[in-house]
Amino acid sequence: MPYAEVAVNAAAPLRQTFTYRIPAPLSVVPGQAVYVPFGARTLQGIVMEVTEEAGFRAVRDIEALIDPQPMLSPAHLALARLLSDYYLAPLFDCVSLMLPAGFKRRPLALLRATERGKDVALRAGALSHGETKGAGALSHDEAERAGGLSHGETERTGALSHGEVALPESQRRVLEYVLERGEVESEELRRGLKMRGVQAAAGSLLRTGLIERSYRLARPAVTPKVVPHVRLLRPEEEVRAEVRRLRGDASSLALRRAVVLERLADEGALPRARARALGLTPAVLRDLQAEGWAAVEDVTVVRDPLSGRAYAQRPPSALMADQRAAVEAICAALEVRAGALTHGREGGAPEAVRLKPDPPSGDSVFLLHGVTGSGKTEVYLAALERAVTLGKRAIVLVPEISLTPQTVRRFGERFPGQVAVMHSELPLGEHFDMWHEVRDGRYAVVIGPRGALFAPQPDLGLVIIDEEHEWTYKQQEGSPRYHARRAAEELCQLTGAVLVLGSATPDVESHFRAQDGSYRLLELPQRLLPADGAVTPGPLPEVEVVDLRSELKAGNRSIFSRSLAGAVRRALDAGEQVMLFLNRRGTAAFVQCRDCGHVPECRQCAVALTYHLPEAALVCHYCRRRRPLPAACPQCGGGRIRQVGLGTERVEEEARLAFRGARTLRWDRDVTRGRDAHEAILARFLSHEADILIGTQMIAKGLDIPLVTLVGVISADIALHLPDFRAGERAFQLLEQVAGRAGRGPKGGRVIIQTYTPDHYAIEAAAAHDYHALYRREIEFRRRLGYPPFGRLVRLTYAHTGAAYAQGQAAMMARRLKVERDRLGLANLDVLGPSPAFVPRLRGRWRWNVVLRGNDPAAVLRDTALPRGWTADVDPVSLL
DNA sequence: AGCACGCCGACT
DNA sequence: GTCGGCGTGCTC
Repeated sequence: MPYAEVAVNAAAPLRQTFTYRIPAPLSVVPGQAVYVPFGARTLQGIVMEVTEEAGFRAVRDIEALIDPQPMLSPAHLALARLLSDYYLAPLFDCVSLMLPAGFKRRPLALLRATERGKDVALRAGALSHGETKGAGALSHDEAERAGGLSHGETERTGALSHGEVALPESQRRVLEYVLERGEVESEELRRGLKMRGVQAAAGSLLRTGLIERSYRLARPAVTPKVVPHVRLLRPEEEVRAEVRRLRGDASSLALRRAVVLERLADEGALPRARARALGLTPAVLRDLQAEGWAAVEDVTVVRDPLSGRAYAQRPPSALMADQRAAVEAICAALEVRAGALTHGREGGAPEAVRLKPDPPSGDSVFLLHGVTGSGKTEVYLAALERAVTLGKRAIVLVPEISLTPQTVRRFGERFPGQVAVMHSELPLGEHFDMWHEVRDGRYAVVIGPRGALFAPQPDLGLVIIDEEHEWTYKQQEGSPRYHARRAAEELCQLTGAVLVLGSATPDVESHFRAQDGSYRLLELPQRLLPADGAVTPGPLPEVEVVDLRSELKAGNRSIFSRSLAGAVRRALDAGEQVMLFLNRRGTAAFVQCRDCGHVPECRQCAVALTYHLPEAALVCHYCRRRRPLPAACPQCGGGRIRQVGLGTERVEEEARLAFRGARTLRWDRDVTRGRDAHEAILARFLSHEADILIGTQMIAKGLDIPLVTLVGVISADIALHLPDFRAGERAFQLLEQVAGRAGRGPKGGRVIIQTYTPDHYAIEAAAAHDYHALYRREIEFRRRLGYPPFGRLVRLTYAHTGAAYAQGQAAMMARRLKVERDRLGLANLDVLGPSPAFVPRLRGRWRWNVVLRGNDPAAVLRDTALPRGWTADVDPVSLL
């Protein structure tokens, strides 16, 4: 007797599967989407596994298949399980990552009046407005069962008639509303009747049998797009002859027929709308159909985000020695992997058996550390080419698709017509269609942000993660809170694909793995610059660090130091372009001494203290330690400890004042609303419509603008002192990336970093372009405090409307976890907190964090469901 | 999520 | 007493 283990779309935090019997007529395989009964409702589910035994007694039957074709491959099913376990996330959420957009359908509850309900309403005169007598009257007996012996003035509107008691006003209104509409969705009832206790009133009516409830799933949010086409039914020869015959005819009707038929002979089929534009009137069409020339039929069309964007093929450029070595290493791994799989196939091994090739992962995960401008993309392209030659397909992840149009373009140019773009911000229809096209093997390469990792790409041979250190690869809200790098490691392990992680400033954790042998390190230490149509090695831009403390002392109150202002003027005079970079968190909440640059930090957690306004106190939000804002700087005794912060508008304003005549362009969230806004701004700057580009992190990513010879960092301090243990690493990455924007053309380039803390190790490392110096500092600090990669973190957050209750629950959780830890004898587990979240109150709910730190901090949580109100973030990218 | 159930405080 | 608000447990 076959059973199915099903991941159910119950919108509940369920990490387990539910067992259903597979009824005889159904043929069910893993990966299929099914309808299953769940409580009173029917829900969608994905079959994770088919078994012969049920571990549960009262199993129910699968109701039906949603689609005969499986939605998920065995590798994706396995990946979903892994993600659910690792990230403590609901199984269906993990499965959802791999489904086409709009697959999920919300269950709806529909309310309808029963015969008795109608009868009662009629007797009560519920439908006749203005009727005062006996509104909602029903027999004493009925009222009793309805719990309708009402209390309170408002509920007693119905006058009593003989032996009858009023139906409470709230119930009367609900009954009336339902009756008027015949059938009402409970959400609509809530919106339509804006009163308290709708739910309760409906509940009472249900219990007394005056209304009844049924369930249905909401309509699918997307369906395939079908367009009526006119299609030829007769052979082309015959049609062409007819066209010639018609052309001899002088009548306009015949001519119109000829035009349409000729076009049909050329193309076989035409969208009806286009045929109409060519002169196919309904009358002519009717005739053509009647005479058997053509028929109208629905054709499913593909909605493609790249349609209308033709990329001209561009040949590969010659590779330098470092690049060639990297390509060769990756290609060797590709060939080993492809060979292993081919071998497996010869044996006729089924899909499931091919799942775990299980080689040492170190052989097939590469960390490509290449300085900015070292030609990482050419390495990716060459590796992709080889993968394609081997009959494999690939997935390329980029940090944020709209910020990396130049990267997408380069892939499109090398593989014209073979690149699919997939991301969650696509219109639903486009995502849906691309999902199906990709599943059918239409594209060699899928490119997109983190979610594109789960594209149903068959024969996956290569996954590339560009700028692997970027935080956007970690899903930070919603569920599951996965990191695409971690998920990609698992996916590649499961499918036998090769993984390439590329960055100019690798994540400290990734570099650590390359050191300990889990990854293979490939280095491109040379920057390549274009010269006479070829590329030659060139220098990294020279970096100057400006000490803002001395600017202030010299009486310069402008946001531009004398050095930066001079450099901007020189660049503008030479007809070159400038980029000014500003950190996004314009309202960062730390304080800094304007005289010596000192930033108060928590001694225990090594993070900047956060300034809290109401009580004007400095708080460490890791450990909750707080102290008053010092009046004098603890380091230099100066009296000017100030909050830090500055916005892009302000910088633009100042730039216009300081550099009269310069054309400025702002690039931030405010000016990039709407589709293609990013590309539009980029195009304007590229064509030199502006001299100075002012922006936030957005301008740090992957832009290649040859005329830019100067990059100015207005203030590096905000990045340095975010209250997070990764702040130093993060600041270095940002500075290096921003610096990489300068001097990508033949004229070379220069970077000026303004800061109050010029001797911070991250600044010094960035100024020297010395990744290894940064790495050594970071790794030592993390080893000392047990932060990743030496320990792992889980952040638990509790949210509740009651401030005290929330704090109490968080404290209780921390206590319970400590007890549990001691009971299990887990020596290596720190329970930190509870501490208030960085945003202590969000959407009316107070939030508290408990942080776990250790070898496997998720272990204490893995076997039990988190209590309601708690969310877990495994490997949080920041503890904010 | 949705639903039933059970516990406490407010009203009759 | 009874209602309802809210916390809790369950859904194959």
